[in-house]
Amino acid sequence: MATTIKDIARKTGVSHSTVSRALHGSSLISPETVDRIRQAAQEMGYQPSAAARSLKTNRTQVLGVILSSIADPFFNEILFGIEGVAQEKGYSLFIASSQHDPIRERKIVQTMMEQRTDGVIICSSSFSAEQGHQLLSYGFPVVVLNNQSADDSFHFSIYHDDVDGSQQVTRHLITLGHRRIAYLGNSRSGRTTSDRLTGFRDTMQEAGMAVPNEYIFEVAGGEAHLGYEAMEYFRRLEKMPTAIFCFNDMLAIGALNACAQAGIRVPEQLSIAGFDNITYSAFTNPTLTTFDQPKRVLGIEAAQLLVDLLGYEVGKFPLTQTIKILKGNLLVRNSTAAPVEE
Amino acid sequence: MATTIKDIARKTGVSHSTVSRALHGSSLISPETVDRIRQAAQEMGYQPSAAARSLKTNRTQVLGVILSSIADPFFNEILFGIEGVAQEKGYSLFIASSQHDPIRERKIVQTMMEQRTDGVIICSSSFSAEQGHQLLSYGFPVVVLNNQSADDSFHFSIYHDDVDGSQQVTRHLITLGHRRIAYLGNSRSGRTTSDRLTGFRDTMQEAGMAVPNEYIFEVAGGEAHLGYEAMEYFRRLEKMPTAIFCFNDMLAIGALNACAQAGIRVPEQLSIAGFDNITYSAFTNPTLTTFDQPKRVLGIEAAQLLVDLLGYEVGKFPLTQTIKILKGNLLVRNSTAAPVEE
DNA sequence: TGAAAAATTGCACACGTGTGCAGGTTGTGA
DNA sequence: TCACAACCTGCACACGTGTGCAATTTTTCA
Repeated sequence: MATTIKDIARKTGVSHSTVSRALHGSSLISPETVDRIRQAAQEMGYQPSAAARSLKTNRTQVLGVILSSIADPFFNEILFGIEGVAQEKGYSLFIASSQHDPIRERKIVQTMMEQRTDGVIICSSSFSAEQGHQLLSYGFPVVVLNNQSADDSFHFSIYHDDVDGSQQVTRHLITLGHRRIAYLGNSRSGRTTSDRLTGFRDTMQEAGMAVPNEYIFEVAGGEAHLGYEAMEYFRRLEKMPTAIFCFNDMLAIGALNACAQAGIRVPEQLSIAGFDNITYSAFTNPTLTTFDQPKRVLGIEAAQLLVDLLGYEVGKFPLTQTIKILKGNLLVRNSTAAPVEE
Repeated sequence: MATTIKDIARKTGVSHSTVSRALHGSSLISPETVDRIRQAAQEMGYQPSAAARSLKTNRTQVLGVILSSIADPFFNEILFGIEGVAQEKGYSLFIASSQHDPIRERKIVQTMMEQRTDGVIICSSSFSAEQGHQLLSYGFPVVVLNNQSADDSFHFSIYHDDVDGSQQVTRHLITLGHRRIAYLGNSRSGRTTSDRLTGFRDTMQEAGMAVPNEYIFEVAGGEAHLGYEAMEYFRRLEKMPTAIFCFNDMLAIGALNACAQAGIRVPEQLSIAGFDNITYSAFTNPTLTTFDQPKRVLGIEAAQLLVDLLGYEVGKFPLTQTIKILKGNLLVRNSTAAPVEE
């Protein structure tokens, strides 16, 4: 058994209350006693029990983080940002991934509730609104990162401005001289893909360029092999686009692979742009033009917002909705170039 | 405040002990009472307090996981394996990453101790033995995954057989007909890099092939840019190798990039092999020959071993050291081929 | 019908920590 | 020397849950 304040009390000949106060630096206890107790605690290797403390204080100093996938590099960078802030502010992380599985989601929410996490950050692209509301109704401060549902019942959100990013990418392609630009979307992603599509469509319209229906293609996910397969679709069109704007980098990477295999030269014959700027995108061949979504900053802002909320009295959050929208930067690399003259 | 068993007791007109027993399905309580209480608990949205329970039971049902980097895809796949087992066995995860920072390591160990984690899995390549021993001395069951120190004071370990993997890669290159094979190592990684070097050296020797000193090159890390820079070194040698065996995939990817830029055709002019089989290695151009370290299985085995240990009485683990060594598979892709005749 | 056995429930304490309040000790000034 | 203040410390209870044991009620059997 681990040593407790009672053990220390016995050894130093005081009551456990005195020990508790001494270790907290209460001004009620004389400096000498404090020293004596502190030293004894040190010697005995005392470590306070988080369980006992939180039972009393009603605070756990733990933040729950819900991800859709723990193996996804995109979420890991966000996690990195969250962890930094948490560490700094004295919070630990309770992490669980839903793997898009409703049963796991249920379990996760239950675990968070049982653990009495001080707050929860949801970064799961597919986390059901129902489970989220469950948390809200139990009084958990919840911050949602890149919320995918149209639902605005979550008062505290951090977003990346996907419309803006998409506009920048599209403008880049237009500026290069492209007129036949296609969009490869991910039907599994809710708001994100529609925002990116909106940005694309609006910019094209502003530029007075038509987007034929067959240039909008959606696949059911964001993995590389889907991007690969999508290329087969685009190649079969009677008029192939000269540029493809992909929902995310993994799709773009798959498309790049398909091009390499089919002998389509990128960017000479076809320009390809991704989105998100995952680590790999800097090492593709050619290196991938993409949009740098500030993943780490998103994590930092979400954690910061949650920690701020925890500063308020329990249940007395400010009523005002706080929604922060972050912008990223276009990253022009080597997979996009001016189209060749026909 | 969340509802407690006392609230339920008040509502159903029984004592809190009865509620506690009813919710645990104790045979002492009559079926009707159990039903009544269960229903009330349901209605009131009761969620037991993990803190209070673990205070009493001395079990938290939480496993601590220590990683060196939370943003590293390699560790994330391991984590994926760990999470699966944990979920299944009713454990949650407390995750912290040391970021190779001794101060953070200290904090992490302290947090694990305060949280009274039931056990700890260390997957940090650089986690100091000192901190690990700290955990051991507090009686924590500790399972170390791919332990980097020569230290054998950790009784429970899961290893990947790096020597075997390295031998397989080397044999593959030799079988292809290569005679001038170089090894690109990572000096920051302890046992792993030396094991891989050993496997390489032994196999070369068996095949009766000399390895000149300048063909063993080490860089201080495993990031892509270091692989890129290492290529400059190899290119400057008066006799360039015909194949390079890289410590890990990211170094190999960097090397591939350097080749693409320098106009060195892979695999025609130079074969490159990686190690680990991270997701991205399937999408490089050319696709990377590598060794598939069973990361997920490593995680699964580590978690399984730890959970098994927890089945024993507190402090009464089997004295026998348990070390499990897992083997992976060679993955031949397109970055390796027979060398051209000179 | 009565007594013993079985079934059901409550009392009281424990886990480790925090804290209001009362009690005790020391020092100060007249 | 006494009264009072300032300073320390301990008592006792609380947080939410689990459990041995005693108490109470119901059932069983002769």
